[in-house]
Amino acid sequence: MVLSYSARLIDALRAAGLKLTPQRLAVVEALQGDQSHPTALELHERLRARFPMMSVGTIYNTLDALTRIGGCRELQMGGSTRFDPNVDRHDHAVCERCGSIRDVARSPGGPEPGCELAGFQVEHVERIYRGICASCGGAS
Amino acid sequence: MVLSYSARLIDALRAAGLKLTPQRLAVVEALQGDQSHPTALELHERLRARFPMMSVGTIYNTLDALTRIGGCRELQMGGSTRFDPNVDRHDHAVCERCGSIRDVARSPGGPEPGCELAGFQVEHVERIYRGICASCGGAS
DNA sequence: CTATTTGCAAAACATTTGCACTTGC
DNA sequence: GCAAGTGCAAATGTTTTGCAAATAG
Repeated sequence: MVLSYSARLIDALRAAGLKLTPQRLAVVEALQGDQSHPTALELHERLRARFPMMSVGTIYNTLDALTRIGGCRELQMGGSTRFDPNVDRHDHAVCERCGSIRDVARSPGGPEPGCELAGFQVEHVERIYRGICASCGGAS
Repeated sequence: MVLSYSARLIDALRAAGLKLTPQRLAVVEALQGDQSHPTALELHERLRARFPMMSVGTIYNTLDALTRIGGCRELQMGGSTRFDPNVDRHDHAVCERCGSIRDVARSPGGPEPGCELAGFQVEHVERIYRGICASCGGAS
């Protein structure tokens, strides 16, 4: 590991001229290695154990800042925004039975960022697979 | 044209044993040929001109029913659900400047419904292209 | 010291629900 | 006639906002 997620994000926050508040550091630490694609409110719940006075507003504010500096990605899923600390090129598989969201490798083929679709300049590509995950399908 | 959108949906509603209320017919008619991907509230606003007593609940209820019988597709975009009367295989290009959503043909390549991704059974594939649309990019 | 950031509580939306009334079939 | 559907208003859930107090740099 060249640089941990936290270390990289702390540098990015500093580079953007943002303050390293304990709340922000706590959000960064909570996000680190989290594959569950949590919502802002789930993170709030989780962090309230250690920081009882942390407000939801701050969570939203921090996640917004992290998204802007490239520290995480927003996913619009089922009426609420979920956050993904994995900003590398990948897609998502959403189970229609249990609701779980799993990262999957981007399959080759199809338009990628930088290309043009009938005058539309593509900057980001998002692919969502809806179906039945291994645990739900296997047990059926 | 073999059968208009409205005619097809009216048949589908009947086939599903659902009642053909004036409200439902109005929603079907409003959706017909609409490429703007409206939200439920936008449709409510639009329909209130002709049906002043139509309630939001009914719009949500009807759009839900239409989605279930394959009359439209739901799109989760920017905090609210948008509805697309085009249920044929296609993708969406979302302009990050003006927010417009345009249908685009599905480019070949990549996983399609029916295939399997590491144990995940794919039933639907959704691709979203974010970037700058022709009008916003051309005028820059 | 001071511009940012925070906590809190209220506001703003989007969507769902409960229930009495209405209506398509 | 009756189950399904409707209007309305209240409840729910998510995210934003306004502002005084706190604090990182």
